[in-house]
Amino acid sequence: MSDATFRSSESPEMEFPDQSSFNLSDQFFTFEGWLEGDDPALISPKYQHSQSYMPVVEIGNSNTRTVTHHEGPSSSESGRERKDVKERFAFKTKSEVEILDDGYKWRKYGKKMVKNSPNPRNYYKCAVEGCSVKKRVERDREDPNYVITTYEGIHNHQGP
DNA sequence: CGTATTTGACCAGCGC
DNA sequence: GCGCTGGTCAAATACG
Repeated sequence: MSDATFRSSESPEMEFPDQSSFNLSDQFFTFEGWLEGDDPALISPKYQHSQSYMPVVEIGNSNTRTVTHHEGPSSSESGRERKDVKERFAFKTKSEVEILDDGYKWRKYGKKMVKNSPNPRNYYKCAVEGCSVKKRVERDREDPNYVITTYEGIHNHQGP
């Protein structure tokens, strides 16, 4: 996509082609393009080795909080700005299973039905004590074959 | 028996 | 001010 080459502090030479396939934890994924995000390496170290990032779609609803990247410092003059902007990283995966093993232990804490979509939305939280990383898994409204995953926050611990 | 998951209820923010 | 939507909690349950 626009930025096929994402720079990571851990893997500087990590590059993502516009389209590729790979295998991760018995799951098959297909990279389609980038959407947004900060440092993918912070989300899941396991992904660094497999180059398994495939942000594709914007999952934020129009009437919901806008899922955006980091706002520029100069944009603060507009007034409306979240002081606590948590890192969000959303991507869409073509998978039949929603429980994608990314190396971390997740504990489901909620399920909600999304309006204008028959698909439920699952809320997960990192089971590691002291780690407040949350994960949101939801199926694509029009493409049930796709699973939209949104990571929120940064892991306090290094490894899974 | 211990732990993770489930599911409804509860709460808060925003829109109207 | 009320209602809706989204997010979280927590008791009960299922499961190993």
